Amino acid sequence: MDSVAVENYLKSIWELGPDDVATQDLAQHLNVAPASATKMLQRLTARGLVSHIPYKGASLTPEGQLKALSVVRRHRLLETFLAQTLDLGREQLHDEAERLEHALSADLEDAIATYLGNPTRDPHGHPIPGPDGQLPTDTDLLLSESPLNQRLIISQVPDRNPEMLAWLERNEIFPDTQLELISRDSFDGGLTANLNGKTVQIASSVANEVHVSLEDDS
Amino acid sequence: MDSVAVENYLKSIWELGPDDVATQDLAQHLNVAPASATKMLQRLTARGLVSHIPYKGASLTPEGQLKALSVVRRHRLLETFLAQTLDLGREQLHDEAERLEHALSADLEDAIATYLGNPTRDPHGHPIPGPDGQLPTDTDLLLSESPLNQRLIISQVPDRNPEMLAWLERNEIFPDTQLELISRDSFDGGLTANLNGKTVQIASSVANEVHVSLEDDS
DNA sequence: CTTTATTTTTAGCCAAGGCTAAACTTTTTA
DNA sequence: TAAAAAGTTTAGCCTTGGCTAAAAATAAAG
Repeated sequence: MDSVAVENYLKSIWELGPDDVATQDLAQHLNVAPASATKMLQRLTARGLVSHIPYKGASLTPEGQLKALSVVRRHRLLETFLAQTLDLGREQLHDEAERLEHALSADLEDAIATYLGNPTRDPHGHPIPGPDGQLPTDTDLLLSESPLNQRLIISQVPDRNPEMLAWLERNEIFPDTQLELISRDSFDGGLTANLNGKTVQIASSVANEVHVSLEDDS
Repeated sequence: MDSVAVENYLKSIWELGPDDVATQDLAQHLNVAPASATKMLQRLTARGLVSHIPYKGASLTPEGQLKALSVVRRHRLLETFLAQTLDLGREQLHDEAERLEHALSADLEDAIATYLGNPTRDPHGHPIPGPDGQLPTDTDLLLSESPLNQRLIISQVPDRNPEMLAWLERNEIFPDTQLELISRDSFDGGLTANLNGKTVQIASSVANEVHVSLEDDS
């Protein structure tokens, strides 16, 4: 069994990838000192889960990626399960799943997946990897790169940014919300959108974290 | 935050208590070497959670007991929650809760308790400590010490013995089952009972793990 | 193209929680 | 009550996963 620390490193490398991940970025993402990250990368490389080229960066081996996706799967299943049974705030879901994901047995993972009907998206709209690490091909666009004057459907919102999530919540922007872009500020990338009749200003920092689809892929 | 190891030591001491717990018993219960247990008992004593008298045994301080009961509460709430939502086998519940109990935040604990309507018993019939460690006064009797020829109601079955649990399950002995003792073997303590019209032989090893109540305390 | 700044790694330290082997108590037995 | 057995603790070692400070490599700036 992999330790909590190992699982978190693998997950972080996956989240920051798929390009080579810089030691500093990884360390920051995990709230550890860069030297700690270096040491762990060496251990993970020795175990064949990571390929780390000194001074260049680190990436997951196929085996490492499988394990990372397993953690992501557990995380997203848990978010979905908790959301469905307990209705907690969207922001809380992430933190709780973050802790529980490391304590979920394969059996319980299966039981939860079955109970939920093998969902392919979590409450934030993020795709849930299959039991063997398959990720559905994702045709979503970033809101910041979406065309104007066209019906868009929110497909994914971030899950690790409480402030942004709260703002989105306040403006009723979550998966399945419909909207249409009206204009894009060519200077800072800010967007003006029409959302249920209301006009909303969306900062580019937000638009870079929100995904949309053109079609209703239910 | 206490580590998983610390929480497990405290819980084990509570389960083996309230008398002084022998180092060896504790070590065996936790599957560690006796020397490891000694070292941990010293650490816990230094932290004020345990009072350990060398060569005599260890017991929980009030603070340690509070923490132990908090773990027990989380464990039993989780068993109840999982039983209610996922219907897993009774035997599986224990193992899953054993892992998850250490990853449950206070918030999620509250949410689960509220969702379940603040239950006072888990699916095995074990009392669930309150948020401040209160345990309901328990008037249950051991089946091995119960009177003959009287209507008894199963109140508690063990949760950490898969074989015994399977046997009980097969004979339809679980919380709320009614039965009546017909005779007790004076030599080995074995019991003959009447259960839904059927006659069952109950070994004393089993009768020592099963609790019953005389009245229906619903 | 050299100097400075940034990033990364190495070296050495620490605490937690395991282990085994040896020493020491306590209990049991002869 | 002395010797043997059983239980407990101490001593010393190991791995994991952190840390800081110093050294080394890479990137940026002059």
